[in-house]
Formats: sequence, C-alpha cells, structure tokens
Amino acid sequence: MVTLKQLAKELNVSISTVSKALNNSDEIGEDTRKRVKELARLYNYKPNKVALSLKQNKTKTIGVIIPDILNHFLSKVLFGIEREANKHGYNIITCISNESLEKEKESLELLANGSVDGFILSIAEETQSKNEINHFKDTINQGLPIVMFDRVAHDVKCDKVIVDDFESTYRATKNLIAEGRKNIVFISNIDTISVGKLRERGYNKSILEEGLTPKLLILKKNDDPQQKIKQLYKKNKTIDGVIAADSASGVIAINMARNFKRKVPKDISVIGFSSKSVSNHSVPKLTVIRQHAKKIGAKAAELLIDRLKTPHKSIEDYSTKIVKTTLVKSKSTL
Amino acid sequence: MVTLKQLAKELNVSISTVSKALNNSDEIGEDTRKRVKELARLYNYKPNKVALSLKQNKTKTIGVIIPDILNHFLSKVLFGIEREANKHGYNIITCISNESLEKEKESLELLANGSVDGFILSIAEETQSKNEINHFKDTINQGLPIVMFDRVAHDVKCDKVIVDDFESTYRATKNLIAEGRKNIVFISNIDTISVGKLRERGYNKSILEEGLTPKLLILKKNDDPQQKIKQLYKKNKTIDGVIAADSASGVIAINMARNFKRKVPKDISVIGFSSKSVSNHSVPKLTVIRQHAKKIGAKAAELLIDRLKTPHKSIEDYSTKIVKTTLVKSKSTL
DNA sequence: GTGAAAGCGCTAACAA
DNA sequence: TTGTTAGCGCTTTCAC
Repeated sequence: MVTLKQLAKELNVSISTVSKALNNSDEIGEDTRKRVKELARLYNYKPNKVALSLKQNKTKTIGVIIPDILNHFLSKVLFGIEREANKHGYNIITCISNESLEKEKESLELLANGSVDGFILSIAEETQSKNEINHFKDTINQGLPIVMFDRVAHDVKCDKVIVDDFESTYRATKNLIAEGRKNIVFISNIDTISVGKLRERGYNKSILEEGLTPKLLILKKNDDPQQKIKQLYKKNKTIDGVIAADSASGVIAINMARNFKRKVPKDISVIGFSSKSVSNHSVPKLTVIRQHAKKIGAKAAELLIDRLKTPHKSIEDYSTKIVKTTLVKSKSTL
Repeated sequence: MVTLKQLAKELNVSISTVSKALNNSDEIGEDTRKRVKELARLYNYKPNKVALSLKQNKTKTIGVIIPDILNHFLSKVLFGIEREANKHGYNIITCISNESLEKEKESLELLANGSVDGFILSIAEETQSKNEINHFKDTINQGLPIVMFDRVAHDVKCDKVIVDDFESTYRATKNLIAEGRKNIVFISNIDTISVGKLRERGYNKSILEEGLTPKLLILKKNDDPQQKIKQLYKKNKTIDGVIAADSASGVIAINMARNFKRKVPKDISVIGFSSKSVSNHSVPKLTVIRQHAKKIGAKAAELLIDRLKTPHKSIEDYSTKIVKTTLVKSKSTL
C-alpha cells in the first residue's frame, strides 16, 4: 500500500500538504491539489484504515455476535445488518457464539479492545438459561453500546429490536380456531429460549380462552423430528391443527400428515414460523408467520449507528422496537 | 479503555517498562513486573488492537466475501471459516456480494485499505458470467492473498478449495442406474454458476455412458419450483429417478411425487445436494450428497493463515484442495 | 500556500 | 533493570 509519505517524497512536498490536498482543504493551492490528486489516483492511494481508526478513535466497524449462523432466521438478520451497516460506511465483524455463554463472553471481550465501535447481538441459549448479564453490562459501561435483537435481556439497559412472539402465536392460534379446529397442537424445538417460551404462551392463552385443551410436542436437541411427529399423529387421531414454533416442524408436520392419509388443509391446518423459501419445502406450501428478519437486522443496525453518532446520549435513554410479524397465508390453511 | 500511558503514570515508571512487563520481558525486574501486572488486571487493561495492527502492519483479520448468506451451504462454510480462524486468533469481516460483481469489487477494494490481511471468497454469479477476474488479480498483486472456495476462477493464481462436483453427480447418477432406473431427470436452479454446470456434466456423462437419454429441468430465478416439478411429473409419467443440483429441488421432488401417487423410493428414487437438516424436510428423508461445508471453510481458513505465516511464499506456489463429497443414503433411494 | 510537529497506543532498538 | 526515542500512517494545530 502506498502511503502519504511516499506521495510526499515523490512530489517534493510535505506529508501534511498531501494530506490536506487529498482532503480538499482550501489551504492548499489549486495546482498543488491537482498534482497530488493525480499521483494519488495513479498509485491508487487509499488512506490506511487502521491509522485512521487509531487517530480518530473509532473503527467504523460493528461487532455482530449471533448464536447460530445455520439458523435461517439469524442469517437473514445478519444479512439485514450487513446491508444497512454498509450503507452507512460500516463493516461488520461476525462472531458465532454457538449458543455458548463462554464463547459469547470471549467474543465480547476480544472485540472490546478497540476492534469495534459497538455490538449487535442475539443472546446465546446458555446465557439465557443461566441468566447471565454482567458481561453485557460491563461492555456497555466500557462505552461500547449494544443493540440486542430477538433474544434479548430485558434487565440490560440498551436498545432492543424484538418480534411480537406472544401476539403472533396468539393470533395464529385464533386463526385456526376460527377455521373450526378443536385439537390444535403446538410443536417446538426451541423450548429453551425466551422467544420459544413466549410463542408457547401466546398459543396457550388463545387455546385456554376458547376452553380448549393445550397440547404440546417439545422436541429436544437430539430428537428425530420426523419420528416424534409420526408418534404424535399415531397417538392422536383427532389432531386438526398445528402451530409450529420453529421453521422445520411445520414443514415436517405437513409432509408427515399424508402418511396417515390426512389431507392438509382439509383434515389438518398448519401454521409455522418460517420463511418463504422453507415454506416451499412442503406440499402444500406452509402458511407462515413471517418475522421480517432483514428488517430486524436493518433496524438494529440503524439504532446502533444512531447511538454512535450521538455519543453523549444517556444510557438510560434506550428504546425497544417491536417488529410485527405477518401471517402469510398459503395452502396449508383454509 | 485504559492505556499503557495511564498505567505508567500511575506507577511512576515509563511506558516501555509497562509494555515490557506485560509482555513478560525478562529485562524487567520481578517486583516491577508484578506491580505492573496487578494494576493492569485491576484496570482490566487490554492492548489496543488498532495500535497493534498499525505497529505490526497486520490486522489478524480475514475478509470473507460470500455471494449469498441465505444459502445454507455458504453460511455453513462461513461457520467453518469462523471457527478455524478463531482458533488461530483471527477475526473475520463478512461482506455479502449478493451475486453482484460491483458489490464484490467494492468489498474487495474497501477492505484492501489495511482492514484485513487476506481474503476468503466464493465468486458472485455475475462475476462468473462476465468472466471478470482483474479485481482478484489486483488484490493479490497488492500483497493480499486470496483463497477461493466452491465457485472459483481457475485463471487466478491463488489457493483454492473445491468440491468434486462433476464426480459427485456422475457417481450419484450411476447409483440410480444401478438401482435399475431408466428415466432419470436432472433438476437444477443453479444452472448459471460454475458448480451447477459441473454437476450437470457429471450427470450427463453418466447417463450417456449407459445409453440413456438425459432430461433436464432448469429452474429460473422467478420460477415456482413446485409448479415446475408438478408439470414435469404430469408430462412424464415414467420418471423413476431425480438428481437435484440444489438443496430445495430434491425435497420438493419427493414431496410432490405423492400428488401423483408415486411412491418414493419404490417408484421414484431421489438424490439431492443438500444438508442433513434440510433432508429432514421431506418424507421420506432425502438421500443427500454432503459437501462437508464446514470442512471446506476450515480448510480455506487454514490455507490462508498458512500463507499469511509465510509471507514470502511465491504466488506461483499455490494449491487446489478438493474436498470430496459423501453420499449419505436415506430413505429416498433404495 | 506550505511545512513542522505533536499525538493516537503500541513495540523495540538503543542508551543509560 | 529502567528509560528514551523513533516510528507505524494519519490528521490537525500552529508557525512560517
């Protein structure tokens, strides 16, 4: 990489002259400015990012910590973050906590050494179950703002972007009930995290309000979802509705129903938290609760960048943005 | 963030003494070292990463440019890269080219200003179709090594990690033929990229060798895959085998077959390029060609980090690593 | 209009 | 054993 020093030497001027010329300072004469710029272009000069960061004490980089990159929702949020960040001249450093508290702490500490200006993150499962939040508080107290999305810690004072999980399943369940369904089961493989629990509660409330009986199928990490859902259908011949809290279970519930000669949506109606691309994996296509992952990511980035721009904004003055889900009807419901 | 300067002041020693003490230099006396370390721990001192980068002229950061984060294979590779990089003390900055040549160029240039020590990337679709490679060459000539994976440019001299795409479909097709299948169709929604073409050729070779007739279903960007596959089955009652080049088509081919009262695998046998989690989306589960995405990512990171360690390794001395696929049999084949 | 010098935080050669 | 100094690449204040 060519430096100011080298340009200065070649042009027989001082380093500061070159710097000013390139920054269009009007201290510098017209022709010098021209000469400098020409040579800079010739050599494809680019200001060294690291030197700039050191000088200006900001990196224009955001640290993103996500629990699981293979989760379609989370990678979509990442996409949204990246795009919004880029728009504002920010880069993103991605760390994957793999649902581990230790890794999450490490990533936070590792990047809090001047590598990034702030963080966007969704909390690891282990962190949620152990209810650890000190590492977040420490980071914020160090002057590095955090924006949390989806899985958030309500006891940490910071900006947040969340989904209306409770409302979503509440309404989706009502929808099935309105179709006349009486035996609606809730399937979830995310029972251990906050949003999973919220979704369950929304379902429960809806069911209980109508005087129906809730029925849950909780999938554990190493369960074979196909086997479990098969057993469910085998034991319960009267199931006529499914609410799936994760993206796979709804698809499987549809495809498996046929093994029991049950037609979707005639005999069983299915709604799942999923994306358009995954809804394609079932025949008929899954009616989905869309979470607008990209929008969530974009909003999170926006909140963080806003805060970085106004450095003396009070920590107390944080906001929680709710991104509402949309029920996108397809052929798995009436 | 606390700095060496502040520690030095508080301890009434010079900055370099503090620096040396923290780096365990044996120039420094036992007790001074102790005093320094204690205070450093107390204040939770961490060396400023940016200053280190500037000083040592390396960032310990890798730029990763991927065409599409929503592609499950690519995000899995990203996972592999991140893990391997972390193991060696590297962070990753992620850029998403969104299959656009322009964005790919931009990302490359943006990070080539000292932000990263090298790149790992998979080439955007547009870049492949326009056959542009100068931006890669420029970057490498600037002294920033590149490792390409999956979609690579063979005319660029750099380390590469690829899948044996041709061989994979060649063998998978042979497998179906060995089952006695005569009417095997090849379905692909990635016809425009290099790996898609290789997969098609492998299929073709296998089919032609056996004196059978190749049959292709090429899905375009805005096609509804379910509709297309439905039409395919409707027009071709004798199809008894499917090779899917992408991760969705195989799953859909299985689930759609039932609409035509055709049993999988009895009547139709299906193999797809997919992952374990997606293979779950069909009943019966899809037999998949596994690409070992994480391993590909890890290998790419390893190659890059190796090269960064031996800075005077010749550009001519690059290697191409082939990560072989594995056929994982499930219930969609005999 | 141009340049010298200081300083961001750190390391390391050299001096004391 | 400890300190001084220079320098990584850049911006910016202040002198000329």
